[in-house]
Amino acid sequence: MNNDLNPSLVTGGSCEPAVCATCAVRNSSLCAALSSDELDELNKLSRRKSLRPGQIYVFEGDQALDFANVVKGVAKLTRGSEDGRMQIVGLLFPSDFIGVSMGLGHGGDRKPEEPYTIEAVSDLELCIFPRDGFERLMRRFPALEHKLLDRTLSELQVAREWMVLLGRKTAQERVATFILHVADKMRHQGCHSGISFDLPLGRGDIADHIGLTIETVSRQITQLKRKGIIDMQGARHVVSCDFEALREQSGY
Amino acid sequence: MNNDLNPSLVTGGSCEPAVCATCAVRNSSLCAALSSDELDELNKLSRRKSLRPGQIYVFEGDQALDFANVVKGVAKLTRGSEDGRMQIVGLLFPSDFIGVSMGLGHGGDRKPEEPYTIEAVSDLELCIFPRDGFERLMRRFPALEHKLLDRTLSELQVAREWMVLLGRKTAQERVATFILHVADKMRHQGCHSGISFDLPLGRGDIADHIGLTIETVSRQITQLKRKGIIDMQGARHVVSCDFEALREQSGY
DNA sequence: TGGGCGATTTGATCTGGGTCAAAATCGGCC
DNA sequence: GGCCGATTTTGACCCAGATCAAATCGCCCA
Repeated sequence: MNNDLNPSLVTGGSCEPAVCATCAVRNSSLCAALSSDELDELNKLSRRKSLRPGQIYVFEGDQALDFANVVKGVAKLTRGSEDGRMQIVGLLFPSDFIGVSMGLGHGGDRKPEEPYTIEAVSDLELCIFPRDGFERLMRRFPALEHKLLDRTLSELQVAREWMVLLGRKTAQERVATFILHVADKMRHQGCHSGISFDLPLGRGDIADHIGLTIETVSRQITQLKRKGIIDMQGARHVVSCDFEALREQSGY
Repeated sequence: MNNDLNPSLVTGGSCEPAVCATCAVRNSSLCAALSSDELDELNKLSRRKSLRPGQIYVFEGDQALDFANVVKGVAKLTRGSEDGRMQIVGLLFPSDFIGVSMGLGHGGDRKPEEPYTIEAVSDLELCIFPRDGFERLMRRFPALEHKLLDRTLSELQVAREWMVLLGRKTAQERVATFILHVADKMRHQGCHSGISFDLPLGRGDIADHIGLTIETVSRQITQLKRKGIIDMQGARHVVSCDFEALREQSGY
């Protein structure tokens, strides 16, 4: 919680690296599993990378890329087909971990293919680690692997919730659920103490995430506004919303 | 691969427990991570349980139950809502691991709730381990946790494939994909060397798995038969199927 | 302040799959 | 072998959400 550490104090000896001491996700990403000394080792492997909205980090079908932490911004994990259909299978927020979609430990053999495309949705900042170096550290620091397991289990949980949404919910329920999810994410990000927040996705991306079309998403949002359940300024900024009512609309 | 171990040889001293030596999933479940000695420890915690088709192992909302390996049969992982809508979020086959849907390590605090119902689809046999005992062993034998991570990553992969199916595929594509998945599972189970296999689910469960209605599933299967892509005896037994054509119908 | 362009909203119409209903088939089981 | 309830198939019709088309909005920049 205390982000006031003086970087100059922590650059020498075996202390916590300066980049990490001021890193927004030091205590929420996988790195939270590491002591300052261990973090120092990991940091030596790492490099930063920035992407602008719309830039693509990996294409599905590419050789497996490096691992990475999301430090800032939002990215989407997508699968597309030739005829233009597209499904967002996950959103990546700060502290999320990237690069294990195709599993671990492909050391010897030819690297497997990335199953999904990863594209920046807003200004994105990644902290990247080479695969083999990171896997080696994971073997040395079991807490790291343990944290990854935790994280993977909760992503599985989220994916299955989304299966329920995509398989059985109505358009109205889907949109309500989506807004609740975003509000929840934003609250956990600590971005807003109040009730107002920005939708990180445009109508098209929302549609691709909840399995509808742009038009249907738009109409459903209009409905929610008419019913007084949400209030917006512009297309992206939610000024207020009645969580209780939203939950009722969301099909649990 | 050699299942001819004589149980009488392995009951004494620190050797592999007899139940395990003849266990169908000794080398494919999480247990594959353990040596005979380690397995012996785990075995001391375990008990077996059998369920008949339709019997329920856990209800969603129940307190977190024990962990378990599926030894034999098939179970479904479902979420239902009051109005009767139902979504199958996963199928459990022999060697699958049960009990981590709500995460690990809730030692001290009140046990969390199971998010899904688990129900036997065929005659089911489970090998059950108490939560705390198993978690303790996992801490002592990191290979066990590593295997669980592997397994969880591939379940996440499956769940995301299903998100694509539920979000963007047509009825025809869904049914074709489902049949391919089952055929694949059956091949990996080594249940059939040939091209013929049983569907483990009735039309209703298929519908709840791929987000359609019974009637639509039935119509689509009829279509596939008319096109000569599959051939069936009765409603459940697939006699032959043209995998190439199925793959084409499946929307990749 | 106005002009241009992409994103969003709104409207009109169409359709894939849902719903409701009935017939056919399948498995047990005596 | 024949009867019964459950499952599956088939048919007729309907509707939520898709598609196609046309405003309208919001934002950047001059």
